[in-house]
Amino acid sequence: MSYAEVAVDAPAGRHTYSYSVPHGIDIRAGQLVWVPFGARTARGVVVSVQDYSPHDNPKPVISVSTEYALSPGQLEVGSFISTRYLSPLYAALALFLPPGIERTPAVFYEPGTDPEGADAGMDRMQFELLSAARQRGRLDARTLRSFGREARVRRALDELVGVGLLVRREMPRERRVPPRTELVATLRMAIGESSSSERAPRRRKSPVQDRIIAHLASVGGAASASELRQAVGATAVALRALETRGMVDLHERRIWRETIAAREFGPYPVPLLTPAQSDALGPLLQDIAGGTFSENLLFGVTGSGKTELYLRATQMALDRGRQVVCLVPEISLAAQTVERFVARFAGRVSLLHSGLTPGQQRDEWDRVLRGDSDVVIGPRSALFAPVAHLGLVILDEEHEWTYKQDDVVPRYHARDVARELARVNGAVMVLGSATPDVDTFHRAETGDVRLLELPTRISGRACLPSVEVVNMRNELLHGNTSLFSRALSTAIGETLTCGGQVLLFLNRRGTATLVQCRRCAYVFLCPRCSVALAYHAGRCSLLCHRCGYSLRIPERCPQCRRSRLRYVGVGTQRIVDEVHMLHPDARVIRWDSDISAKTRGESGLQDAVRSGQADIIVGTQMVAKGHDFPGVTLVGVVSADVGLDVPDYRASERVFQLLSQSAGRAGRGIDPGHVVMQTYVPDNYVVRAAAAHDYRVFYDAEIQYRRDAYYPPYCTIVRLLYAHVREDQARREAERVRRDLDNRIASPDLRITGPAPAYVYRLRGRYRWQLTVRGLRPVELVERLDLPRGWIVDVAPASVA
DNA sequence: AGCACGCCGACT
DNA sequence: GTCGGCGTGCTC
Repeated sequence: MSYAEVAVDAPAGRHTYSYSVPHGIDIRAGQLVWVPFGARTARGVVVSVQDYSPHDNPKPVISVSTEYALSPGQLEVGSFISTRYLSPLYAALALFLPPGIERTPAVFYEPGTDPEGADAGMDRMQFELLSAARQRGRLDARTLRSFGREARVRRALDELVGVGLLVRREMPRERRVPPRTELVATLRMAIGESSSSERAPRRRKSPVQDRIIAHLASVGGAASASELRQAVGATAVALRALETRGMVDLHERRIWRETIAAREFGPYPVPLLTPAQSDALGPLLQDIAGGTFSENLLFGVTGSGKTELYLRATQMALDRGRQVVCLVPEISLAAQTVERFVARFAGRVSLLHSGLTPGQQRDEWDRVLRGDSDVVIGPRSALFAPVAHLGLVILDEEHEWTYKQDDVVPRYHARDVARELARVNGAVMVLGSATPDVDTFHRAETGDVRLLELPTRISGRACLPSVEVVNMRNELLHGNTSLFSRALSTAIGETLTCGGQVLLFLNRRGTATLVQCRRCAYVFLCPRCSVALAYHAGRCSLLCHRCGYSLRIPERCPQCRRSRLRYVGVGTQRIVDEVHMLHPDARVIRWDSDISAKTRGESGLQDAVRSGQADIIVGTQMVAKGHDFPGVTLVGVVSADVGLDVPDYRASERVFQLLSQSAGRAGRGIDPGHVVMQTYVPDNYVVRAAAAHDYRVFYDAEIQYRRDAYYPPYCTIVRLLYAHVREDQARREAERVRRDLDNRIASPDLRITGPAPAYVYRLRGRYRWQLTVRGLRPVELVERLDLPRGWIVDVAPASVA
């Protein structure tokens, strides 16, 4: 007898469950199984197989899925994720499972033994359910949906099952989307033979069949059913008849749903490398060729040629028969990177992301699994593509916060997972950024990461834009209460006169950040999340940027009943309005997530900007990332200090990245461009470093602060967040855990803060209190805690605000 | 996740 | 006195 240790799809628990393996079933570690779990059938991943069980009386495995199994390396990385991020083991391993795989068995109900008198006291719904079950033989999920509200149907079913009138059954199932196939007909006998065949039984004339044979003969012997239908009017009946007569063979052939790899881009000629690029590439190629794990930071400003190095490194990995995964922060902002990969490695690139249809996802994933494509591009989830032998993993814009998953478990960081994947595969890891994550740069300084620098933009656009920092306090002193400083106004005017485009950048949505009563100072807040509602002039409404709650603007203050409301703060809409007043003839485009959601993606906006249909683009951080606007020669950062006061240790880092990116939008064409940064804190190191295009100035100040204040990279943070609908319950539970932590502290490097109200105190109707644990190994402390439902544990959170 | 067990309010 | 609310704990 052998036994399988199984990571079961249960919400809690990082341990495995033990199951016996029935005779005749062959099970290996990494395979997917269905197992009994409590009263239900659950998915599991076999972690190991042994000839003993640590459990007294294990239940048997129900069945094994043969479709896909995790490799030993994937098991190892999954277990790493579970340990590092304190996530359930199954959730970590499930990252590697095929898209669209079923997590639960199909559930249906069949008529039961019909005991005496059991149908007394049935209500109307139960009566209908029972007759439907008897009539059809079974009730499946689809049928049940037509009976009305899920909860009510469930209750009725449970009762019927309880008295034995229905029996609940579960049917394990595999994947939701089948492969797409087509019927192909192949001519069986040689041409000429068919007409002279006298052995065939006498038959009625069949012109359709004759035409099919003729067509097949003329196209080389094989054609798909749909092609034959179009060409000669072939029908399924005719094809079947030919098959029966032994004239053709019919078989299903898999056809692949349309993918990016089939498209053509370019031409993108392969450029010569600059000396700096060659220097950076050398060690990468060496490690890839040798199959040695190494971690590399490719540090270079936008336009310094990082992508070309990704391509060269990819080429080397492919030459060695290895696969490549290239992560991008967001697929919609990575169009150019994708195009260049597809152009260089035609037919070998797979794009994996949630925007694909389930069918496309399946096909792309299967193509990777079969080895049909060996370059995978996508967001952080692309890490889990089924590549056979990873040789290179790239994180483009490695500082981007989207690489940290923080909404669902496992709350992993793609960089850590990529490192682990690269390590177990002997692969090379390349992190690319103009403004590296402070943690990454620190690792480069200490030698854990190899620093490869591309110090300048490559020729043609060699100069970085000039940056002017404007002190907005002085503007106020000179009586200028406009959103725009005199310097920015002048620059806008001059740029428009010269026919250039202007980008005005604001780190915020909406028209005003909040609406306040002038009389009693009442501020409109979201009733479910304790954040101020933002005013949106276009829809005459107040909108919660967290949960989407919206409210028509009332005429009067709900508190004092007066109608003197004030709009505080600045949003993109207000900038647009003010620009219209200053430059009535200028064509202005507003670009933020409100707009781009409406225009179905951003390509329309991008085309409008690129083709010169806009003079001024007003946008939020979305425009600061990714897009390349050659015509923009002036960038105005309306309020450079927004975000500096957010109570988070990474607030400065984030602002620095945003300012650097916005400045990088200027002068991507021939003109080096000009940037105006408006700020009330011109001496702040973040503003000064961004204005000087000097990452190291920022980094040196920032790392000093991190050391002094005991923040990463000098410690690891674990964020513990508890949410509850009752305010006092939330606080008390947080206090209890605080006491528990205090009692368990065993190491002097540990520091605990809180409980404190979370930055967003109330979210979706729940009050949120949080604790943070900082230390060299805080996880060792936190994993010993007994945390009831409602706690969210985030190891190394992207932010603590 | 589901399901059972167990302890406090509105009914016979 | 009981029915049932959902807090808590377990599932090999």
